[in-house]
Amino acid sequence: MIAKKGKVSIIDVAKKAGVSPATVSRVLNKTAKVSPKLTKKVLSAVSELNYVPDPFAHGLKTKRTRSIGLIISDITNPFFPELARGVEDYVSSMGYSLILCNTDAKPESEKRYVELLLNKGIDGLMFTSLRVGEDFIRSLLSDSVPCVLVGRKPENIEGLVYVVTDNYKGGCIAGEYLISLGHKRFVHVSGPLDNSAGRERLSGFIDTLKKHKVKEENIRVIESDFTMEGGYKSAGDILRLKFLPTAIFFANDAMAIGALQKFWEEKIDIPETFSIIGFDNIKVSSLVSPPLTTISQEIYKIGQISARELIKIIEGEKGDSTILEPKLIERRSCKCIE
Amino acid sequence: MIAKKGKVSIIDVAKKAGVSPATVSRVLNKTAKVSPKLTKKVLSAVSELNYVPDPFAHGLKTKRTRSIGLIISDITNPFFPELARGVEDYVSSMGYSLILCNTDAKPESEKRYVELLLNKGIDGLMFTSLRVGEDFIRSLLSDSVPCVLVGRKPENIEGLVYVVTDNYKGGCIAGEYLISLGHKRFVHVSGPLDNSAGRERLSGFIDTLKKHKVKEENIRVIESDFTMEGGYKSAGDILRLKFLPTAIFFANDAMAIGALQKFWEEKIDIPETFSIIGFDNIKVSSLVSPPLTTISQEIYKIGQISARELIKIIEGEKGDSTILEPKLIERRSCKCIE
DNA sequence: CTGAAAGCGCTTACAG
DNA sequence: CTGAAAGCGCTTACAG
Repeated sequence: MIAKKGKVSIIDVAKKAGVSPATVSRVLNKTAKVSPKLTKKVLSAVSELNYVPDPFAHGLKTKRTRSIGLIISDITNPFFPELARGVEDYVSSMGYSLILCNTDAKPESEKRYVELLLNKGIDGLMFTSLRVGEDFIRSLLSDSVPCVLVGRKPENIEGLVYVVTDNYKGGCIAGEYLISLGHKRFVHVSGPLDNSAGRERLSGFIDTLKKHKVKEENIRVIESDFTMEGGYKSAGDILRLKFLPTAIFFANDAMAIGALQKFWEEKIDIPETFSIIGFDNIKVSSLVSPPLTTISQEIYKIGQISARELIKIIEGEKGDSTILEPKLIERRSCKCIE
Repeated sequence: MIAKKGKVSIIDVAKKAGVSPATVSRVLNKTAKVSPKLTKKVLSAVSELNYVPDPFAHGLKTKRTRSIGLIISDITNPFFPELARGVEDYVSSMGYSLILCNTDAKPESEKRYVELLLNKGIDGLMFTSLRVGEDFIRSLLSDSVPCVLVGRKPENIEGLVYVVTDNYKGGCIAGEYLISLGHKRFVHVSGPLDNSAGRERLSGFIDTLKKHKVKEENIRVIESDFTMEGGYKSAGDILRLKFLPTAIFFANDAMAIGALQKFWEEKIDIPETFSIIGFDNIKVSSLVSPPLTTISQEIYKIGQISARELIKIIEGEKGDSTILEPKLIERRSCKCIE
């Protein structure tokens, strides 16, 4: 039932069916018309012998592996499992496999992975960060390696397909919401600012506050790194600030959740002391307490769309970029302070 | 810099170095002694031409892909990212790649994946569930497909290497701990009982309670499924019970966390109303509130060891099974009710 | 230690 | 529509 051992080859099938190997290949790959009579013979020989084409021999001619690589920083960051699941569900439905690569957002590690994958044969690559640098991506693109960028916009790379949420708008929504609740003093714990997602959430938020005449002195920005540990640490930093905010916007849920832990340890009541809002709407956000108010991205869907576009590109079509809408999810980590 | 296009082959390298392709192959694969002189020539030709061996041609001869498949139910269940990370870190350090497969624990889906992977060429397989059935695994083993079972013991499969925590002992520890806190009435929310991990945690727990003379009527078992959703639902079931426990042992943290949410929604104080203990010590357990007391498994390490053993088997050595010790992690979801 | 040659198992012009 | 044959890019007995 399983291949791997006593290998039956295309020649065995051809003999059994009384045709040439070429004919077997043609019916299996539907790469040319074959008469119904021979088709039937071939098919029954295939199933009798339980023939499975050798992937290497096939690849040697076609140069295709039906595998794609997903490059992420860390599957342990709760944003990525949902993304990976979206990707995997789609690619597997198309007969592709997903190779998972954790780079911890280190440039060398990212580069090493990409080269490893390319050398083993991969049909396409999905990036969630661009630590390798833009030149590297450009060279991939010009070697026509199918690529898709997930969760952020490429800055300066012609022709790189991407799938994102409108991060700027998400920042605006967070700002509008906190303002509507009557808040006057704000902290933003941002993502890494070398990353467009981090930058856009920041500027959407700040622009909105300024639009509402919040003064500079009532806004603080702390740069962090999108991890739970980073969020935990930033909560400590906030408590050491002389400036006391009434509301904190974390650029993602993972950081907000890390901060929630710190506040809990310090016996600081949320939302009584600080209103907190996150970004992403990862699964656990509804499970922490208080349940986290957040700006949601459709993470699973982003994964699926990215996968769909990547496979389109692999199969020779043109990929399209897409921008999804963020949405406010009100839970209980913010309060009205009128 | 990137391969894929204008392909330079082993023949180009051979010409440039003034040797035969065989010699190039030998220095690259260290498969026979080559004189230092030629070795040097070959190496410099390789790097000048930036030669990368074709993975398909290589595989056609060697039948190896340096990829392994990890079969899990759902990467979105927070147990699996930590496991996957452990596996991936190890395999990538050995030059292997990890193919991720989410089966939702459905037998057909599991089977489909295994066959897909085998057909594309995979060097080894890691299972976290055995929904495909034992016969299937046995046939893999007899076709000498390297396999490792992770997180549970095989029931009846000769020669299947496994890596687990001592689940029975973990159940005992949970029981002893709750007893030591003075509890008298218990609910156990178990994992699926067709799974040895679920069964062993259950029996360790129950055996311990009985050893301490807890009467049957003071113990209830609710079978669930190791998911957060399942835990949430079971919390509802508990609240509808006429029987009121003082302590609840969840067979994993994901379920405990789902239950915590339900209790929070129902305004039931933990640990005041119920003491709660989980199993696994997944990352978020320390982040929920109250922080979850649990029996820890070294998930990341399990992943690493499994990967190590699998690669040993792939490379022709004998793999060893290992059993790790569970450990009590006291946090704040249990209280003493003396 | 080194090379010429066969062969891994397919696919695909080329002919008919 | 079908087959004989070349070729994909390596590896590995076989000889020397």
